[in-house]
Amino acid sequence: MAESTSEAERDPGAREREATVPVPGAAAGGPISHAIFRLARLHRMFAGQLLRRIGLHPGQELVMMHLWELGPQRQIDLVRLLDSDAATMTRTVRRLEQAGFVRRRPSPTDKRASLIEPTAASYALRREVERIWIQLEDISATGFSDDERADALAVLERLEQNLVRADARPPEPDTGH
Amino acid sequence: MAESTSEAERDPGAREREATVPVPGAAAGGPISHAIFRLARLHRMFAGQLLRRIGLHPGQELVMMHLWELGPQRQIDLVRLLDSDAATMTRTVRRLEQAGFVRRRPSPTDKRASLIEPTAASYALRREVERIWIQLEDISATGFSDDERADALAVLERLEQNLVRADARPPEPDTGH
DNA sequence: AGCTGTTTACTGTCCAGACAAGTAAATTAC
DNA sequence: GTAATTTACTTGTCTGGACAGTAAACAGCT
Repeated sequence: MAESTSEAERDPGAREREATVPVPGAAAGGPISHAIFRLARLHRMFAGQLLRRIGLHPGQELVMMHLWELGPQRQIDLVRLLDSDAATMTRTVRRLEQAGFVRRRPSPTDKRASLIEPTAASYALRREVERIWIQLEDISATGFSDDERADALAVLERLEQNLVRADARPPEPDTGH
Repeated sequence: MAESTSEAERDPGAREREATVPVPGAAAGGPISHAIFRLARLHRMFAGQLLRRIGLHPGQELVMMHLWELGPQRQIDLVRLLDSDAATMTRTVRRLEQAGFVRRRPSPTDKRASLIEPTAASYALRREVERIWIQLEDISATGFSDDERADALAVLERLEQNLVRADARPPEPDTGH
């Protein structure tokens, strides 16, 4: 069943390597899931390349955008806004703080919490970040009409909602066995 | 311009927190990009929850699926198949090796390379992994007709292709200014 | 009051993924 | 046959992300 074992070395690199999916069918698994996986990695990498020029990493720009938009927030608020994780937010905020983009101020009403606020220096980045997101959007949706953009967004959100719902629902005790 | 500065502490937690997008418009950035970001994280988390029961982490199952499907491969082949990164593949393969799911065998024709092959033990996972991917696919595309699945896939691949093309193209010396 | 349970934040420990830099083998150029 | 280049792989370092566990402050309750 593994008769193609030695093929990999007999013919290194002379394969077709068309675009991204040289595999006919079986190893592709769920095609939609696989597409989500690849799209996400590409998208993230692309965002990373754009963001690194201004000293941010993917994910950090979302925190900053919410802070610029909404003003000082507790970490837990940012976590909920971004659907993120408390541990991740602790480290992200610390790195943003070390980079000089946010400042922590103890909450006057809750000794557990601190308020995260953007620094004056950070506002110099705001236009750049917004420009990058517009660029990302334009590149992602190159060649899409307005209708197709709306359609794409609807598809993405529908997929997301399916996962949100399934996530809320516990892993289903047993399929019946 | 930051008149809503003190609002966050005056009213902690009493905000609406509807579903995932409480933000009206501005902080949402590119809606499609943002949707990709959230969908990807959710999808990954979901896959992680399913995979952890069988001792795999997201990403590893893709390596295994290709190995099961195609037989022994060099790392560079896996990198290209998955559109991945050589450094990441080195570590992923090492972890899979430590977990007992793959084995390395020096390539008989190239002293730089080794061939990665699935162990007999790994085949016990194959059905489970395939079941998980079917489950992931079903959950993601719950309520989608066949046409809608095809449409969703087309949208995802079109977005991906746009990013692939833009990535190949250098960052464009200057926008003209 | 005191006790209990929740909320907020943090740390440690995993993992993938990206980038940079380096090594050794193979290939190509001369 | 030697030098330069390319290829395959590795390691170091940084990041986000997820899970588990901790400590402190808070809130509700008897």
